[in-house]
Amino acid sequence: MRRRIEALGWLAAERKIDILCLQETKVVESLFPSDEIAALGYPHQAFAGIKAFNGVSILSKFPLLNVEVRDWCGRRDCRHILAWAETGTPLGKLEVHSLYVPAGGNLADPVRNEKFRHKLEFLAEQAHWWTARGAGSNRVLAGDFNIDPLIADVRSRERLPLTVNHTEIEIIYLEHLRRAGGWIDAFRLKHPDDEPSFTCCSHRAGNWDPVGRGQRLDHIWISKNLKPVVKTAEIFKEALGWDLPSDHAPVIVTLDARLQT
DNA sequence: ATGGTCGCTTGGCGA
Repeated sequence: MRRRIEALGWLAAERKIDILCLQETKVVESLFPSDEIAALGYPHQAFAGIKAFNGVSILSKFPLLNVEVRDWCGRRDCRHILAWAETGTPLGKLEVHSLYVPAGGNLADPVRNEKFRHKLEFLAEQAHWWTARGAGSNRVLAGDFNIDPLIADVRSRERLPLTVNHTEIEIIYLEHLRRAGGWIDAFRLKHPDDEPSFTCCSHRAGNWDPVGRGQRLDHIWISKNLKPVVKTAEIFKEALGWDLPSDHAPVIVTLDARLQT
């Protein structure tokens, strides 16, 4: 993320984001660029990182309380951080989670590919945890889930049924997680299921086309009580055209307490 | 169709 501070500033300026959830920050806590990020308007920060890989963060204009870093699959690999954001609005406190699901490697075989096995175990442990936690309100789960749940979330699903991120077993495991937490996909709440929607294109693809290609790997899920207050949900593709872009476009959801009935 | 380019780090891994 240290390579993306400038882009973060443009995003903050153009869209006035209140709470940012980042994944794959690739920076250990002692090197986290707190001062630069505070200068962009995010003095409240929760972050967890290891050297070079993974790493998650929540950046907020609102105070963050009860920051918690959770380990999964017996690994301290910094894929999940949560905190309560005190919004100071009629919405009150939001329980915000930033999640980075393992990518799963190339081969969609949990026996022969340890990375894929880890991905499935991660999703299963998450589902178990959310079930044990029980129903909740004012929850937001945002992250790189590394899965395309719907046909329209990937280009040419029919040509890629055996490819990691699109396989049936991953989608089933993610659906279990979704049900366990009582989550609603905020993006699809505002967009038809068959609308092709992508957040991510590989840097390896050369002259990749962020509009016509890619995958929807990045998601913002909300608890049921927030459903009426979702005002907009979008994939901010403009950011992919900036200098030194991330290979993931920001997903932006706006909540408006005035919509509450 | 099994490459390609990045970022983090300095040889090579993970995406």
